[in-house]
Amino acid sequence: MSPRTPQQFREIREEKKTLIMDVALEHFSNVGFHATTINHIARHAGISKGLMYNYFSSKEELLAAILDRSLTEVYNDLDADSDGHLSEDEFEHFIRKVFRLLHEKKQFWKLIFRIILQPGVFEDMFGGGSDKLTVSGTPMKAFSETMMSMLIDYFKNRKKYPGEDYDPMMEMFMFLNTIKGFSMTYVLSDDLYNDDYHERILNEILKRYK
Amino acid sequence: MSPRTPQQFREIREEKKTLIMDVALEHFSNVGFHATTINHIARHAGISKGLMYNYFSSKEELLAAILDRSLTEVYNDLDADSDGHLSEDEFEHFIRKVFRLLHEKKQFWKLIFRIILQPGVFEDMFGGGSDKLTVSGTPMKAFSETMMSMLIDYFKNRKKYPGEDYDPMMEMFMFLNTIKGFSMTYVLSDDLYNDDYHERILNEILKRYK
Amino acid sequence: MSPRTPQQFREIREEKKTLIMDVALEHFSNVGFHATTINHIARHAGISKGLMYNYFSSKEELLAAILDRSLTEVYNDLDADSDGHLSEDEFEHFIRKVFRLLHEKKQFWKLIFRIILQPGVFEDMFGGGSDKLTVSGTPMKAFSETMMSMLIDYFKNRKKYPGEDYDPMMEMFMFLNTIKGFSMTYVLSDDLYNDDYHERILNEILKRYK
Amino acid sequence: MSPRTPQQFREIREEKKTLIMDVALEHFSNVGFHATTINHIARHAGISKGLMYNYFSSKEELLAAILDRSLTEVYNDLDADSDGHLSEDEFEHFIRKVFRLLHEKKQFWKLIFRIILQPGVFEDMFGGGSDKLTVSGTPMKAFSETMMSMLIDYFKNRKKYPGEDYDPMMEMFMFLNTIKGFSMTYVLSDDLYNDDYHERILNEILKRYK
DNA sequence: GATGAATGAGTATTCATTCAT
DNA sequence: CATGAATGAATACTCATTCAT
Repeated sequence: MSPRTPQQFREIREEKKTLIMDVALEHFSNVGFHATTINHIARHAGISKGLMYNYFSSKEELLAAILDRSLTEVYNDLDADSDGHLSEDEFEHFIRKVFRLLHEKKQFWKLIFRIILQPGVFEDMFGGGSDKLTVSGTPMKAFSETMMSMLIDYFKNRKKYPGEDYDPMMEMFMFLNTIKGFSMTYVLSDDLYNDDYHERILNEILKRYK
Repeated sequence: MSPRTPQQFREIREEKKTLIMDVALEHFSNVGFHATTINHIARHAGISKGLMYNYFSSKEELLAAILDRSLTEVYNDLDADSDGHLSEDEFEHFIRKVFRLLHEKKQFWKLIFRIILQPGVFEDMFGGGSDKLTVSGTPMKAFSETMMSMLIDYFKNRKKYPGEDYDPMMEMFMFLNTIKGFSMTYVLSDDLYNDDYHERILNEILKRYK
Repeated sequence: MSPRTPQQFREIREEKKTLIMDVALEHFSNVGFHATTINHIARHAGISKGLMYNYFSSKEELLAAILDRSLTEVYNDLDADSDGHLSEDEFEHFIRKVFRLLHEKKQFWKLIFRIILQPGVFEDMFGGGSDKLTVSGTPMKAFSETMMSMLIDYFKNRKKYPGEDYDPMMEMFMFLNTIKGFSMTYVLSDDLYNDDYHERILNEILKRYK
Repeated sequence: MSPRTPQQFREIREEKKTLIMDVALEHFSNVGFHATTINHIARHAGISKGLMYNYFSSKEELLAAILDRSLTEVYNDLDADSDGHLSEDEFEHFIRKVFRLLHEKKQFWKLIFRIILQPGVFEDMFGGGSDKLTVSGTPMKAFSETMMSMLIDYFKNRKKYPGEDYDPMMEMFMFLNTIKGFSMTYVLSDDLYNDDYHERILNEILKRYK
């Protein structure tokens, strides 16, 4: 009965936004960005279409918000001690995290892969150096470069495989693409891999790149 | 005055079909399947919308035709001696072919990756074990399995890295996903990699998996 | 400023639905189902094409809605005391009703005849025993059979024309087809018959079948 | 090998025209005028689309030709002695003919009913006093009026039912509409009536109107 | 006479977005 | 804050008809 405080309003707003984003992520991942209609999202979120636009100014902005939120979660989870340097333990930790997140947030990763490969969505939105794809505000690109630097640095200092023509940058490149290839295979396979297999692959990657 | 012969008609049809498929592949790859309109295709092919439907009964059938044609080209190109066995030389040959095709048919590979990841296109068309995705009649799946068998066989018999817990199947899996990850990176990067870099990566993969 | 109540929304919906159905009936009757375009209906109803689809999911559903509504009106009008039995007075009443409805809802009857005879509309929609053609939920067929039973019953018990080979079912059949033939003639004639002639025919039928 | 004579050419033309009309009647009757495509007709007649237009200048002209041909057959069949007068025997003969034709040319009658009731076909083509609907060149209307005159004349002179308020014109009207109603019922019913029932109805009509 | 490639105007339907209430 | 009616531009697809050969 008593009027809501500004604080309460803010909380309600946040809850609604979260609800909408959750529903939208679910649909975007499974049905695709284009095939998901605002009507569907609104209906499944139990709100009106108009209200959706009260929170997000467009369908694309909604997508951007989802990506930002999810990438932030990932980033926060990955950036363990934020000292910019990876010890061997941290590297293993990093890989384990990737595998865990792949499993736990399969939905989100599916979306990411789809968005990245879907022109007219990713490129129109995030291409051309527009830096709309952010991680808590930081452009994705910067995060990406930081990660690559850390990995090059790691591979420079690790002891294993110090062959003559050993190239840390190439090692990083192979490592990332192996991860990328596996991630895609994993994310797109519907229950193809059981947990045991997932674990074995993780160990194989550790064996090769740790 | 004299009417065209059936042969002439057949030639006209073939030429126009090829033209349409070329234009469509270009657009599907760059703009995406959904974002590509029949109007666009027709306009760029210099024909009317109606004519498109004289050759392909729907937009999806057009896509299927393009995929079949392209996969046939790829398959014919990859299936060197068709003895089902890979020697070390053949393995190198195989990898070199993959890299060459990646370069020569970048457009097509871009399309393939995008289609695979775009729900409501690949899945609706080719999902559910419908085996509509064929290579000159042979279902894609069969080709895929043959390739995997050959690779497992190869890794079983090769001499390098015969570590204690060496698992040919895992080796095959790592190899394929590395290729997959790299392919994706390569195909989606607009001129990121020059020919020299492409070559260096090829050699790196040879070094690790040959 | 205050939002519309659900009640208001419902009223708006009902009004618009009625408007669209009225306009569509008019056009379907005069121009035919196929020849009537959604554009025409929308333009004449003063609304946008899109709105039509907000109320009816397809052109065919619009037709079904019109038929259901109209048949319900007719049925409610015809089913006088619903005791399933026709006295002589009721029989006369029945015929008079048919003639009156023919006159008052000429538009609708024209549509009915046209739909029934137009393959690919009636048959696709209502054929195959799908019972989509309903009168307030009751399948048309049931109503039709009830009516025929009542008429046979009536002709069994009436006193006139009790010739030797008198067959109530045949009498019913002759009666219905006479009505049918006349209805078709009446409905398709643009102002051919004035009210006086209409009345004379009614009396003639009464003379023969009452 | 020898060049065809003009006579042979004419015969070939006639045969092709007949073939096309037969195929078209079949499709128009079963699928409807709008739903029947020129492509269908051409393919089923084993000719090209272009050739169709060599014989008939439009789809509507093809329909007009079919109707003219069929009505001529009916007319020739009905007009027994062409003295413009019906004796009792001739009247019975007439009714029997109607019933026989209904049975033998059910396909055609189905088309006729559908065409008559399908606006945008009949009306656009034949409405507005354009008299495009002909019987061997004679406008349909004239034939129709002749028939009605003959019937009125017949009912004037017949002996049965000479009640006080006997009106030959009304009798004719009742007779024609009974025939019309029954024809519609018969033509639209798929095998509802067996030959025996058909015969019984014929006798009933004779009993009432002869 | 005969062919079928080519056209283009027309059709139903979808959906992100706006806005009065 | 909240609603859902209303819009309109866009899209895939159809088909009678033309015409070069």
